[in-house]
Amino acid sequence: VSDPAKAATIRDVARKAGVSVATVSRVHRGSAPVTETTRERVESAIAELGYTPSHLGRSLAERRHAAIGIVFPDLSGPYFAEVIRGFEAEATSNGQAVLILSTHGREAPADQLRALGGRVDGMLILGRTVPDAVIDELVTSGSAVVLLARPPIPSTDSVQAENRAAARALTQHLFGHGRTSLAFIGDPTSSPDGLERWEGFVAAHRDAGIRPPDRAVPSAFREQEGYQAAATELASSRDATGYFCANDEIALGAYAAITEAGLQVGRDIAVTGWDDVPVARHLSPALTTVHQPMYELGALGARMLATRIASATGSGSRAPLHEVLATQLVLRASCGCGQAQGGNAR
Amino acid sequence: VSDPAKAATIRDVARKAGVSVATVSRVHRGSAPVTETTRERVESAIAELGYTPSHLGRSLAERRHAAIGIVFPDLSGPYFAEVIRGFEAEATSNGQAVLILSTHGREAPADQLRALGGRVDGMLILGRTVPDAVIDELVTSGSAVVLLARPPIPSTDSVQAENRAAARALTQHLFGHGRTSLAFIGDPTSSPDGLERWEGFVAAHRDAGIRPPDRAVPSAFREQEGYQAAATELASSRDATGYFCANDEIALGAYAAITEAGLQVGRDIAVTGWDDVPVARHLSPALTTVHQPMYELGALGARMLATRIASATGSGSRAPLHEVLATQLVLRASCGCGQAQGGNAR
DNA sequence: TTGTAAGCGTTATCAT
DNA sequence: ATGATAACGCTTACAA
Repeated sequence: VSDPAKAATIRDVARKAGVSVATVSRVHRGSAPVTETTRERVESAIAELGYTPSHLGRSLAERRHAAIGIVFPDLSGPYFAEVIRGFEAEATSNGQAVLILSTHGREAPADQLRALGGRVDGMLILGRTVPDAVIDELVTSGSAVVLLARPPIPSTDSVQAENRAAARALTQHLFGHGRTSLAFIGDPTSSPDGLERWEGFVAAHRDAGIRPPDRAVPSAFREQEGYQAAATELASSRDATGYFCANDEIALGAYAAITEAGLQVGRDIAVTGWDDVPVARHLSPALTTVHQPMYELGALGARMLATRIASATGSGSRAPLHEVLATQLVLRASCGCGQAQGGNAR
Repeated sequence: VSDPAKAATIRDVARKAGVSVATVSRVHRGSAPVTETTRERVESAIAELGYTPSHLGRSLAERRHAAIGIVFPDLSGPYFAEVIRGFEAEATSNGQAVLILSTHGREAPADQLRALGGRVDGMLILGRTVPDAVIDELVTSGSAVVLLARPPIPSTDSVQAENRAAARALTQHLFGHGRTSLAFIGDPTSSPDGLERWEGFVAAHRDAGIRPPDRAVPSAFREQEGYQAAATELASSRDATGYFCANDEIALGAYAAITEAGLQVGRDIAVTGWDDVPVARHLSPALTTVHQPMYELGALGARMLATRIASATGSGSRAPLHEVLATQLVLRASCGCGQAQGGNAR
């Protein structure tokens, strides 16, 4: 009471209530039967002292953190924010604290990961933020790990959204508008999602007997980079009449570059995005894109993590689970839909 | 070694190296001189066992968490993502782990805050997510607290961006375009930022001898709500020729409502936003708004927190600091700039 | 039903 | 320079 910064401990409560610390613990967590009268004594002592059990003491004794972490490359743009939102909501409603770690575009140093691993019961790892070797190390060291938007590895769970089939369908849709000379703007090498979208894009070309471009026009998942890439493409000798952008932000940059070049999106050059961020429908022309369930990806990741943590504690661990969530084409105007010709597939 | 999930402890290392745990600790953190030969023995034992000190054990002994938290109402929209981004970057580079807690629009239950308080050395609290009484409780219980985008309280530090003067200037600018009948779309009661913007809006009316609207058209800081509010306003008997929106997302919704009503933003109805989110410049017409340094707010919050934590540990705590960061008008087209008349202030 | 005491994994204070 | 050992705050056998 003298030092306001010093919180009451379980021993203070025990002393005040005239019982042992074990009894206080039992009352506080209802782990074993206690006489009504002692319960009352203890409870009023707890109330008077404003006792809150120390998280550290408890975790140390119980050998668990009641916390989970999420590792992501970057927090700019709506995609990661939405995934984290789902993750946080699910974790919190599950009574778990949430730690975040951004790798700021690069791969996370192994010791940052280890440090996080020492503070949580498990973590959700997004994309290509962590080398496989480090993931294996984490798993063997006892952390539960779930992978998100990443190719699965055998040793643990994963969640992702479908990419290839949707990319193929979207590409076919562009062909249906008579757009057979397409550019892919994005970076298949830096992101597993980007790679799968590129693969679907190429597959559609094969299906249709159309020669795909040799390679993607490289761009990070950001508007500024998309603008640059589109400007480069416009200045090139290639005569692409449609830009398949690896996400909506890149598409947004492409809009700007195309408009600046005095051309019109949807008429002169078709543009498509990916993610279906809120603003997509408000652009003019409205952006054709692919909807993926970002919030749900994060929430499901948290649930799978909870399950894996529980099974790790119990009898031997479950077989790894690999979930793939559905995505959906959202046809608006930027692909050419609603234009004069309005054509349907080849 | 037999159970892969069981990490080596400091005692394992001590045994292997044939020294005491104290010596291992000294070697590991360089806190006291150690003979070269024993250092080597210990270091190789550490390496062989892959020893990493337990965060829990260390925190319990050192009575600190090396972690800070951030409490925010919601993670949708670019504003909070950006603030968190700055906070995380600063904290991580400072060697601190980052815990997040979203209150999901409501006020955070006191026990969630207490739980967070038990896991961190301090926290950044955004807006009106926590009742003042709970903040006081946290401060007295020894947590360092910094307030962000909230009116300061005497007992601790705060950071915010300037609102009133910018809102007044923006309103005056609209008057200069001949827009003297304005609506304020936003909710001054739910957010301190919103309130200050409203106050600046009203002050500009007083300055100009123009009667301000009795009250704001209520809208949460979301596009959907902005759309609804703008639609309501359009359907009303009021004849506002300009909408002062409390943030960019509301403005985005207003764009949609105005366009649907067959009117043209910037010509028929002027619209302004707040925040200067990336998409603002890509709308047509480009959105006139107020730029505020969101990333820097978060980063500065983290720095102030670090300072306050350090001073709490040292000799008696520093006097509370209250920072106000500058904001900046960004005049684009939606206010009427670039239109035929292009007029200047009254 | 309740108490005693042994962990949980560190750091830090004493001795030596 | 090094080793015992007492904290740090809790949970949980094991006894009574």
